[in-house]
Amino acid sequence: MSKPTTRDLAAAAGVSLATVDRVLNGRDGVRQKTVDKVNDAIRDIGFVRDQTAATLARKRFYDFVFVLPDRQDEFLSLIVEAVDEASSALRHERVSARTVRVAANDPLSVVQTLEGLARDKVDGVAVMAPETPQTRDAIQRVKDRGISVVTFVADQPNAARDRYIGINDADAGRTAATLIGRFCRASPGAVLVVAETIQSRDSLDRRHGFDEVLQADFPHLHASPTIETYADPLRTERVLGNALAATPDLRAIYLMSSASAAALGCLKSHGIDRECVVIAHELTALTRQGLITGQLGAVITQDIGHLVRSALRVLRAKAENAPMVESQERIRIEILLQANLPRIDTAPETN
Amino acid sequence: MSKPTTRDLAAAAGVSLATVDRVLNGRDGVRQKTVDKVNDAIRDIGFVRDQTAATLARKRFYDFVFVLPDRQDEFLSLIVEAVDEASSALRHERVSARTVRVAANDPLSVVQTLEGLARDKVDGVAVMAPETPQTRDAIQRVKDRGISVVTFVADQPNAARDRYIGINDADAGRTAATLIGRFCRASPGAVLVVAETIQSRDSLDRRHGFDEVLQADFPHLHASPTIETYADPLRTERVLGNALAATPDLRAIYLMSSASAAALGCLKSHGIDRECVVIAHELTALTRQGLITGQLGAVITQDIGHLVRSALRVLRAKAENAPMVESQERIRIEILLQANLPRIDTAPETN
DNA sequence: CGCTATTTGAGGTGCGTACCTCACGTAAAG
DNA sequence: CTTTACGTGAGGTACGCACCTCAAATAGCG
Repeated sequence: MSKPTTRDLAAAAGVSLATVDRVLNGRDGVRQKTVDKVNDAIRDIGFVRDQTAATLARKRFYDFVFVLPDRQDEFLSLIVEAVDEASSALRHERVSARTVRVAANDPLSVVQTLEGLARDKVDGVAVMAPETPQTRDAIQRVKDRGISVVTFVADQPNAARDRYIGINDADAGRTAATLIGRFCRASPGAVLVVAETIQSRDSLDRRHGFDEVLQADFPHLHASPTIETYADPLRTERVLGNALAATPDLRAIYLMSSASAAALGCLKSHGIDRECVVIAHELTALTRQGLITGQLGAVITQDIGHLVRSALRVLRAKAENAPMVESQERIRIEILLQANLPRIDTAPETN
Repeated sequence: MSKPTTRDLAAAAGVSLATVDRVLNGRDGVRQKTVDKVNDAIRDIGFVRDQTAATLARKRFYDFVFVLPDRQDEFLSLIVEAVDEASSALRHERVSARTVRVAANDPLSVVQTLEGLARDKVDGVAVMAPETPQTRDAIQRVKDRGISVVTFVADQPNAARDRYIGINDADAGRTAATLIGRFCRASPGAVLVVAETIQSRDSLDRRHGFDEVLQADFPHLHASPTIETYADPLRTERVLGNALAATPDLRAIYLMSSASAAALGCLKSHGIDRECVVIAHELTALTRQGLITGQLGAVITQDIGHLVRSALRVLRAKAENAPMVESQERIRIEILLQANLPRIDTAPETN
C-alpha cells in the first residue's frame, strides 16, 4: 500500500481526523496521552505529512524579510539581487522575500525595524547586523511573537535565533592564512591585514583564525596589526598607503572584509609587486576582475545564491514546522582562483 | 487581486478551463491560434502555474534513477548514500530516487539498463557512464520515450541529454595546475600526473586544462605523461613506484581521478617528501584524512549532496515541464584545504 | 451524584490544478 | 448533402491536508 495519509494515521492511532490534525499542527486541547498515541502511530506506520498538500491547504503566502545594513557595497547589492531572484523563483511555491535596509552600526534602527516587522504579518526574518544587547533583545521579542529568525552572514551566537546561515569566520581566516602561507613558501616577510573595522565579530573571528594558522604553520611570515579602512577611500589611502610604504618585506595582503573596494583601489594605485599575494573576501565584479588580471591571488567566498536560498528554506521549514535536510544548509567556504571562477550568467533562459 | 489562477486565465483568454488545461499541459487538439491566445493571456495577467497544486493534482510519484558504474570506490559510495538521503528527504515532495549499478566500461550493460528503465515507468534518469556510440544511441531512445536524461559527473556532450550535472573538467585541471604552480613557486622540478585511466573523457579534459595552465603560467614545472593505475594496487605500486624512483626533482603529484585510494596508499608507503605538493580529487574519508595529516595539500571537489539534489531538481523540472533556477544548478569546483574542510555530520537531528 | 470544563468525534469546505467524460459546434472531405 | 474529424465548452472528481463548526463523550470536582 502506498503512502499513508492522515486518514490512515487516524485509523492507526484509533482517533479521529480532527485529533490527528490537532496533534500534527500543535493545536492545544489534546491530552498528552492522546498526543503520544498519535506520535506512536506516526512512527509505526511511517507517516510523513505531504508538504505539497499541506502548503496548498494552508492558503497562506509566506512573507520573509532580510534585514540588511544600508552600506552601499557590492556584496550587499548582490545579496539584494539574490533575494529578488529567489523571491520571484519561489513565487509559485507561495514564498515571497524582500529586503529592508537599516542604518548600519545603529542598534536602534535594527531594533525598530524588527519591532515593526513583528507587528506586521511577517513570517520570518533573516538578520544581518552586529550583535548588541539591544538587537539580542529585539530578536528575542520577535521570536516571542512566534516569528522565526535566522542570523545571516553575521552571526549573533548569544541571540535566540533559530539558526545561523553563513560561513564559520574563524575557518575563513584559517583558510586565508593557509593560502598565503603556501603561496609564500620561499622567503620570510610581512603580511598586511586589512579590515573595514575590527569592531565586528566576523573581523575578530577571521583575524583569530588567521593568526592561529599563520603562527603555527608559517612562522616565517608575520602579520601586521589590523589596518582599519572604515570603507573610506581617503582614510584607506592614508593608513594603507603608509603601511605599504613602511613595509619593505611585504609578502602578502589579507583583505578581511567583504567591502574591499577602497583597499583594492589603493593597492592598484600603489602598484603592488606581482609576487605579492593578495587575498580578498567575497566574489564581486571587483574581485572577479582582480582574479582575472592577477591582482588577486585568491578570493574566499560563499555562494550568495545558496546563502539566500538556504535562509529561505530554513525560515520556511520553521514556519511550516517541517523537517529540513541539515546537510543541505551547511554553507561552504569556497576558494576561488582564476581557474575555477564560475562563469558569468549569460541571458537567463526563458524556458 | 492576488495570484491569478487557471480560472482567471481562462476568463482572460476568453476560452474555457479545459482549453487552458490543454495548452498548459501541451496536450493536442487545440488550434495554434487558440494556443497563442492563451499564451498571450498568460503574459498579460502574469499567470504562474501553482506548482504546489499542480504536483498535488497529478497524483503521480516521480521515480528517478541514477545509473552508476559498479566500481567499488568511496566516491561512488558517497553518491549512493547521497541519493538515498535525498530520496528519503524528498519523499514528502513526491519524488523517489534510487541507484542502479552497471558494469563499468561495458557499454552493452549501460544500454541494456537504459532500455529496461525506459520500459519501466521511470520518469527520469541520471547517467554516469563513458560516452560511446552505443550509450549515445541508448540515451536518444530513452529520450524518445519522453523520459528526461541528465549526464551525471561524467558528461556526454554529443548525446541527447537534457543537461549535464557536474563540474567542468578542464577547469578542474586548470585549478589543479594553478594550485600546484603557486604552492611550488620556488624551485623548478617535475610533476607526476596520475589517473585511473586516460581513456575517459574527464581524464582527458582535466589533463588538457592542467597542461594548458602549467605550461603558460608555471614553465618552471614540467608534467610527466599520465600514469595509469587502473585502480589496481599492484599495478599502481609498480608504475607509480617506478615513476617516483625515477623522478629525483619531484615537486608535486596530481591525482586526477576520483578513485585515488591505490595511489594514495602507494604514496604513503613510499614516504613522500613533506614539501611535495599532492593534490587529489573528491572529498572522501581518505582524502579528508590526507588533508588532516598533511599528506594532501589540497583536494578539488564537488559537493556530492548538491550534485545529487541538482540532478533531481532538474529531472523533476523537466518531468513537470516547470521552470528552473539556472544559477542554482551550476556545480562549483571547490578547493578544500585543511582549514575549510566541512565538519563531519554528527548525529542527524530528528526534529 | 450531578455539574462544569475539557477533550474528542463527525463532517464539511476549500486550496489550485490535473484529468476525465460528454456534448456541441464547425469545417473539411466524400 | 451527409459523414467525419477536430476544436472547444461545460462540468465534474480527486489529490492530501488545513481549518472550521457543532455536538457528543469524557474527565474532574465538590
